[in-house]
Amino acid sequence: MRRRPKIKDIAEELGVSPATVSRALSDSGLVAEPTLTRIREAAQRLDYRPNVSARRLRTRRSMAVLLVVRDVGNPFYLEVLKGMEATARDAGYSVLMGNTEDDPEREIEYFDMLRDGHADGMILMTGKLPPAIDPAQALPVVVALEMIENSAFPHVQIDNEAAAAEAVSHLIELGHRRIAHISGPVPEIMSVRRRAGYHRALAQAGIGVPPDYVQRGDYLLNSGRDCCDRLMALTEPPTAIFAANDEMAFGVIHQLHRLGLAVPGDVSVVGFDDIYLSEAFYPPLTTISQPRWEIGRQAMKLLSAMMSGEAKDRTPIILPTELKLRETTAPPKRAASARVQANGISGRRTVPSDNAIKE
Amino acid sequence: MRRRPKIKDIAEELGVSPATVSRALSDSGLVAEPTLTRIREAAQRLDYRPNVSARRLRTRRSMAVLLVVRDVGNPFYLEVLKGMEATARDAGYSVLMGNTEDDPEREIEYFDMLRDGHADGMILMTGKLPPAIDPAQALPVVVALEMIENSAFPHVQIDNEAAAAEAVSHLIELGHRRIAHISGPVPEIMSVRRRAGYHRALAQAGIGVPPDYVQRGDYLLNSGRDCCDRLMALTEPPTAIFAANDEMAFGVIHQLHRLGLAVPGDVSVVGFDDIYLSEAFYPPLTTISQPRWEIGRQAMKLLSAMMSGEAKDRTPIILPTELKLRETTAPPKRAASARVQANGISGRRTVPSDNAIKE
DNA sequence: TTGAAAGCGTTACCAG
DNA sequence: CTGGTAACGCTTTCAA
Repeated sequence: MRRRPKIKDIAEELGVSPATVSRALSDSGLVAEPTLTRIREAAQRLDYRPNVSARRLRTRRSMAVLLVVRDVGNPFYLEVLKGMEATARDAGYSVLMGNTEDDPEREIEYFDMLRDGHADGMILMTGKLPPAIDPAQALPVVVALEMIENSAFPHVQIDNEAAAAEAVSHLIELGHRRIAHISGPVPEIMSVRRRAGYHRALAQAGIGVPPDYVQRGDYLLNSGRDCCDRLMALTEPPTAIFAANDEMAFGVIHQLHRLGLAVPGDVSVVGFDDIYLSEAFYPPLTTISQPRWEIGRQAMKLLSAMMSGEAKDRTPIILPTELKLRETTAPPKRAASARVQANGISGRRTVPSDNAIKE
Repeated sequence: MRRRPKIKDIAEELGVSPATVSRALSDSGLVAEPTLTRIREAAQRLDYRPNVSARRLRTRRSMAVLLVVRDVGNPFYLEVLKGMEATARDAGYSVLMGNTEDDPEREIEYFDMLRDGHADGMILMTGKLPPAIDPAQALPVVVALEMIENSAFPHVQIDNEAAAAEAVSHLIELGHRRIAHISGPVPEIMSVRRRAGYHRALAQAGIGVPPDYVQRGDYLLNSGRDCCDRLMALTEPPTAIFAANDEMAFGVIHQLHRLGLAVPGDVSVVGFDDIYLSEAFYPPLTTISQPRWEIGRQAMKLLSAMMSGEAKDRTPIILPTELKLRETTAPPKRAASARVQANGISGRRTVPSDNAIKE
């Protein structure tokens, strides 16, 4: 049982200097041919492996990147992380995972890890910066998926507002006029954007929005369910619901089923994100698909460039989304009013004349 | 803009030795009170942060663990990883992610990373070892979820066979006799175990299994769909299907719907794993639930102990599973009418026959 | 093209 | 309890 060989061992064995061994092993192209091969063979034979800590200390680079998400348990990140991992790997970086649980303290810790040399760069997939962090710092940091306003970090993202508008426009084109929205936890920026897209599409079509038609969720299943309940209890329940993410959309669909309502027969539903298996749901969910793998790849590419000291272009990279037409959307029922009566929660049936009617 | 302070800077500023500073900062309890506070304050004031690479080189520990899965993109791992991450974090370890894509080469790379000091320990969630790896090595490695036979590594897992048997027994108790199985990619060990549980439960009940009743899948959605097709095309199609994982179960349910069959009205379905949102499916999936977070926690605890050089008990840790009774299982059709009556109010266990979806 | 030697920033040993 | 100092294993000037 021998001790792990180091460069010095190879050097002594071959009667060359450690410097030469180091050079030979790092393909610096500075070692002449007879020596080069001998060193390589010796390294192979001795089963030499460089000590990463020593190398890191000397080169002051860790060749690692830190990927920080707000919740590792959320499947939404999977494809993104996968794209990042593959790209990092190709560039020779190993991947450290960070999980903030939406705790600013923990986010600070990850910034500290970056400073401390645990990683050479970081990709942030969290929505905002703790106050303690100066957003203007020129750190090797890329923001993906989310947005951190007024920060100097480059962003890789989608146009949430436009995508949301597209989803809602689809419902409008199908003939829906009573379209509700279940938003994310506004005023979080992404939620605000998606909600803005909802409003924009309706405004452009000249369709009014009763205030109760926008319910605030939290991106989780149960909030979809609860918001759905509130929506369907309205005197004029919507014929279509645009949920700010797929998980809430599932909650909605689930609850509609419980209420004895068919999807999309009675109510159409559109989600956002196109998460794993959303295609496998019954019915398959119509939703906005993000190019997640590509977002991951581009973010990592960008970070790679920054870590190599290349010029970083501040302008955000906006990747295209796609509306996946599946089976939870259909034209509204013509006999809708009859159903509303049958549903009748409150006795009064006033139709708000300034709302919900196309001019 | 100053250079990052190092221990020596603090030492000089205070007129003490670097050794003392190091001791003070690492809570060794070897520094007396006047000095201790002074050093801490100075460190604070100078915003000192230790250089991890130097520390690692010197201590020969990385304080990092490596988590290796076969596919980071699989949501199945999420809770497990989360449990590991939290536990690692509590113990002061950072988390490196490894992704093998079922490539033995890559698995070797991760073993190399371990040897090279990227991490102090590794948790393997892959099913088998590349031939190049000696399974008898006394490495700080824990196997979780999967099984690596004849290896010296401790395991944290569930009893796949017993759990599968429980799932199938449930179907038998409901009155099913024609029970099919969609297995994973046998002869992979986990798939074999689950299949064995299926056979055991049926054998114990004295129920025979036509050879066509066991179809080999690959744990993916589409294979569930395809196997379902083959199963339902048999002259005597099953009245219940036990899929070796949830994803295939979803494929099955989806396909049954397409075939115009109700779940569980016409065919009962049971899955395995209880993945994220499987509760949100419609109908909610009856499945075997693994204590994933706990598996993660225990595996990391075990690894922690091994990394601290504590005695490692070879005996596998077997964690309990739970059969989650949800809404995809019911008595076979013959007895269906009785059930509907008994079920009374909550007769929502059947799928609405709104095949209008398929236009 | 190669070698000698100086660090990289810590920690740990050995004295005092 | 504290200080001096030698590693840890590697890369990278600077000379030859």
